Amino acid sequence: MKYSTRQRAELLEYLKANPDRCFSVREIISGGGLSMGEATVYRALSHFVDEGTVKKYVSGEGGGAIYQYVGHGECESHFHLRCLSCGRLFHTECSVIGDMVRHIEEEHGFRVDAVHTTIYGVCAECDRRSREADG
Amino acid sequence: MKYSTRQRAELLEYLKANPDRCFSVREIISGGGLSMGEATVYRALSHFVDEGTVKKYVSGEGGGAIYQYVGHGECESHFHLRCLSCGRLFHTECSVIGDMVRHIEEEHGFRVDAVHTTIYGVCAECDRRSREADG
DNA sequence: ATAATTGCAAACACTTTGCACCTGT
DNA sequence: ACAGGTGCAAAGTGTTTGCAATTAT
Repeated sequence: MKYSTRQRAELLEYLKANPDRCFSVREIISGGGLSMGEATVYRALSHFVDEGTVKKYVSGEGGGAIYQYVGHGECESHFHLRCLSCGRLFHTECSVIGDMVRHIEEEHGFRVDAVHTTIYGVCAECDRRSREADG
Repeated sequence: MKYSTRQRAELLEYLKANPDRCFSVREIISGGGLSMGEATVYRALSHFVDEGTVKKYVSGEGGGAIYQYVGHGECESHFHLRCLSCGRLFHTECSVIGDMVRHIEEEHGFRVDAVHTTIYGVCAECDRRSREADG
């Protein structure tokens, strides 16, 4: 059903090397010295996204989508915090968040989909940096 | 600084008439009998988004962005739950969510940005409907 | 008067697709 | 051998922009 090709392997390895970072298609093509056509990058990425190996974000600003290696499946159970400043993604396994999810389901009658939800904000590091800059 | 024009008034009124719904630019142009150019729709929308009167979503699928009337400012303090099935948006003022935000800030060192965060899931109504369908 | 807004069409950026060729199994 | 993948260039989307004419203040 699915062949494992040089191109896909290279691409996945490239993403996997920086599990903290997100990459736009442009970055993948120009940044990582991959030898594969643009269309192939798109096809491979959507392939990985379907598989659940890679997560795709469509952040409000800046035109294109960004992709990030997340490994398999295990991201279904926890929440993701994305820093609006540095763009890093934090995988958060937290009972308080779990409690909130349960509360929303039981009290508000809304079944939360953790996979499709990302909590946005500013991480400690960026927060400190901006405080120092502002004074 | 800002003129109030017939076009913007019409557009805002159109969105305001269905505060529960989201509209794509296509829907706005073809659906609501507005007489204004496409570019003007885009410009007006991004104007309203900057003002905070309208919220813009870029959901993973289906190409374009969708827009929804949210009124002014008051959405900064509460969370939004969006139903992945019917697309409705629920404004949720909830202490448990507030507690979670505080927890994330204090324990995880991550300052949550409620305005930019949307919790995705399935609302009670759609959940019931799909249960009935599945059996 | 003058600064902002409109409309159109052209320009853009990102993504998808058709088709012939190539590759993994 | 054959299903699936690749590359290129062309075609699609959705969105933005240049510019002259128009409108709100």
